[in-house]
Amino acid sequence: MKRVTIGDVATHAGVSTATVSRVLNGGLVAESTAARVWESAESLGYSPNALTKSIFAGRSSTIGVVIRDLSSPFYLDLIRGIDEVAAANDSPVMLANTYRRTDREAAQVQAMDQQRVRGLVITADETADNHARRMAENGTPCVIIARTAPGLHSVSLDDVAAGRLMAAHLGDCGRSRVGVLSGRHRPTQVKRAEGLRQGLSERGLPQPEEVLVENEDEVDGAVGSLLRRNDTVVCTTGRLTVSVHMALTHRGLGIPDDVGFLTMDDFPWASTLGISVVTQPSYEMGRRAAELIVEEPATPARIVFQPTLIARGSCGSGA
Amino acid sequence: MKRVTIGDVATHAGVSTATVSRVLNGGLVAESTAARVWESAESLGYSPNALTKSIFAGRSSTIGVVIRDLSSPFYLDLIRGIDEVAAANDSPVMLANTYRRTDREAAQVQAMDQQRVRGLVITADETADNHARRMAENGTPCVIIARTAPGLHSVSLDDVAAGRLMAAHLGDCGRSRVGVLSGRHRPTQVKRAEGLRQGLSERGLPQPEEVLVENEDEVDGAVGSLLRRNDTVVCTTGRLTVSVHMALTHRGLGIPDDVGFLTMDDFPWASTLGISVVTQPSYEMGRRAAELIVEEPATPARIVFQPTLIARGSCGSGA
DNA sequence: GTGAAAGCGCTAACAT
DNA sequence: ATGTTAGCGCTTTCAC
Repeated sequence: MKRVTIGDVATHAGVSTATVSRVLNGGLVAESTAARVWESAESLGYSPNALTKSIFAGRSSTIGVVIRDLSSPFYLDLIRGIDEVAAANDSPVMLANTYRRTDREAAQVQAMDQQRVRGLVITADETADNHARRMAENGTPCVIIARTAPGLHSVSLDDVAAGRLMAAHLGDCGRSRVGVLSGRHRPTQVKRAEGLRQGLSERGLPQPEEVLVENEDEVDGAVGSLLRRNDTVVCTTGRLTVSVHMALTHRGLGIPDDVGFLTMDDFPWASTLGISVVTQPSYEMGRRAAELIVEEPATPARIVFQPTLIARGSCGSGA
Repeated sequence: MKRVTIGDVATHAGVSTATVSRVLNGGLVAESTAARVWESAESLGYSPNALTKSIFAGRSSTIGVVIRDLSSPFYLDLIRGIDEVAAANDSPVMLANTYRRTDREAAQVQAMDQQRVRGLVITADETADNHARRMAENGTPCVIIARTAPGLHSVSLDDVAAGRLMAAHLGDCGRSRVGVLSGRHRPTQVKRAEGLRQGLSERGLPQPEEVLVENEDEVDGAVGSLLRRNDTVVCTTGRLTVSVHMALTHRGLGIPDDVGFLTMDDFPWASTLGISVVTQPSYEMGRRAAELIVEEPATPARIVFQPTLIARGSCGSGA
């Protein structure tokens, strides 16, 4: 039950703890000694204590990731990108899901700080920013996703461009009566809607009708009201794709014949369902975020990625 | 840049480090002293070092979770259950995704061991068992999901019952020519197929035709061959649901009129698509797994959960 | 090439 | 009620 320590290995191999440490970390040791030490470590089942190691370095080698919603494909790919870079740098990744609960976000960021993570990638709203900024001031590189925040690195999407991409596609498909559904108060979605408006107006198309929802319960009603005056529904967040789609099909509407549908972020069932989307290069965004942590640039970086359209016919044919 | 330590706080407050420690951890301290210490801690921006705390306790308070596939809804709900119990016990959760790569599974388990996690929940195949068993012997409670393993706790589904549930539903819907698609070598899926065979034979229905696949590329071909002699396709793993469904619809087959479809594990789009599934109580399973870690029962526990059928019409009407 | 010893930030007896 | 002291497991000078 008592853990095997470096001291036990030292005794077993008949050397000092310093020597064992050197062997384990590749210092200057005689071949024969090293062999003996490895053997002892092996036979005693020694497993180095990463905690004590970190206490020395002042911080651990772990990269922390605080995610608002693990069930979102966007975040899943983002994480994959982070994992990839972390693995290449021998950094374990500590992932925490906050389930979109603001209080948990702040708490998780603090927990990560207390774990003395090497760096932190956060997707959270403004509440956690203060904690993150303090961490950054203490020398822990923090990368915020999908937003910018003073003093923190940021990796985000060109949201206005995403909106314009949507407008362009709608224009190509001859859709002009557009209803937009967005989450309330979310800066990214505000910008996407803004880009959409810009794009539509540049094409001489009427401005879209916009409705904001707080959570999924409100989607069905919101979609219903949009349908009164529009033939196309645009959703500015992948999170609500399922609900919006359901609101449409429940009404017996066919896509794209009865109503056009366009949303954000690709997902596994999209191709089966023939849903067109504007996607973010989430995997690459994750990689870049992790790289910022590894590279520790001196000044806050602001990295912006470009969106892509995947047309699958849910707005009709892009003649 | 230099981190604020308990010593700094002590100096600032004019007390000893012991007193600060007591204040922070709720020992016996005079009101006035405590107030002064809190104030100092606050003004210096002190953040306790969880690493050094753990080194003392011998292990950290973190619960480790190694997941083979974060993109699976089953695992997502499992994690939610774990998170819930962990949060209630003030345990941070360290999540690692292995992307179904066996080498990463073993590596991640070892990494968790080195982080001296309080306990470990694993979904991995046999390769990682040795490491986990060693951890268990060293006093770290390990819970394995969806399998049993000597010396480890286990939380799993009654897979045979799941198969029988499928058989019962197929029987109710009058489906008798059943083709089964399973992942190769996976014990859970073998048992589900076995339950299916039992259930069908008890109902006097013909035995199903079974085909095994290694990965997603093979699904389309496998489904094609099943369709030659069957009017219903059963999938024993939620992981392949998308691929199988696509293989069906790509052929222009209507569900359930041209072909019946039944699969494992519920997912967000299932209700929209009208796909019937047999589900596991994944959230509860996660809770139970985390509870085992918190409670540390002396002998390995073997917890088995029962599956449920959600009929949505993809096998026809359950007359 | 190897060991002795100091110390990382913190906690827990043991004094006072 | 508070300070002193001795470690926890490990790394890292600094001698030998």
